[in-house]
Amino acid sequence: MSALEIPCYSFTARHASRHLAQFYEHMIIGSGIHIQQFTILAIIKHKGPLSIIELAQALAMDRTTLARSLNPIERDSYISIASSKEDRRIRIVSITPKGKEKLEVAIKLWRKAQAEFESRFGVERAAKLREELRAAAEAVAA
Amino acid sequence: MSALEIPCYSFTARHASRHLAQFYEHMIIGSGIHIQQFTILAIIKHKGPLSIIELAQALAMDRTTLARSLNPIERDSYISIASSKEDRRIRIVSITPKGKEKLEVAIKLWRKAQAEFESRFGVERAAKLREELRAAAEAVAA
DNA sequence: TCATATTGCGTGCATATACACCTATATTCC
DNA sequence: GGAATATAGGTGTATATGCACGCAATATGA
Repeated sequence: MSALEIPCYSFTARHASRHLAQFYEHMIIGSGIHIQQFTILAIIKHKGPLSIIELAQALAMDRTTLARSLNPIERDSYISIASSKEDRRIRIVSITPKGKEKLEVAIKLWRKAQAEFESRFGVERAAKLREELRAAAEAVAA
Repeated sequence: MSALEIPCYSFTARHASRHLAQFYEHMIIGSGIHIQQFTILAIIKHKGPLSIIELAQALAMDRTTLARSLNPIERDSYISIASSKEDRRIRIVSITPKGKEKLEVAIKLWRKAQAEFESRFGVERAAKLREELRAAAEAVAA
């Protein structure tokens, strides 16, 4: 039994996720940010300033996981976090000019990674896989 | 743009992996081990005692990641690790009787998780997705 | 108004992930 | 045999992941 024969859907998804992440990491390493950080920056830029919870929902990830992921990109001044004046419990996350610049660089490399994966795997096939991954995540959603 | 519309293949895979892992974790929580630990124990039992590198290859994961993942299950005496007498660099990983008992319990719960996912997602569709995930990981392999 | 419930968020803990670098042992080749 | 090389594996560091728990601020309802 090779690794590829392990029938567990969780293992197979984890395995593919690890390897895809490594592939993307290596492709965008020149930008100086990680693929996960790239995604977070892209969402913040696209959806504008938003709270931790809103951002977590937009990324479909755990609030506490996201909060910790924000630390390095806040440290590097790619985002800024400020308390809301209407509701002082809420912390508003914004992308900085420096973050936008970084994102511009990363997005070029990310596009190459996307194109390279599609080239290797097939455009139609990749789109289909993405749809099925979304559906699978949906199927197990709490 | 909702999270499900992020077109990055790495993000989509990571997203599905996270949610599938959570689904499986909750399903096998009664066994007291994690889904990743379950997979490692299953492989060791199936392939017999083997070195760190062999085990890493069988799981298609990084050697150093695996090494750290072994710590908790060695601490809990589900596996034992001994140096090889032929080559003292090599450390041989074996499953213990306690580990086999734990695996027996976990495998029942894992089967329910597998069946539940297949029930929700479709047996044929799940098998197809698994194949495509394997192919995608293969496509980006170094 | 004030006690209670809800909400937004941070932190402690444990596990997962992998790169860079190191040590120890074994092998190779002269 | 001994130097050079290759191999097995551990560790430091940084990020990722999420559960349990706690705190502070807001909302709610009698």
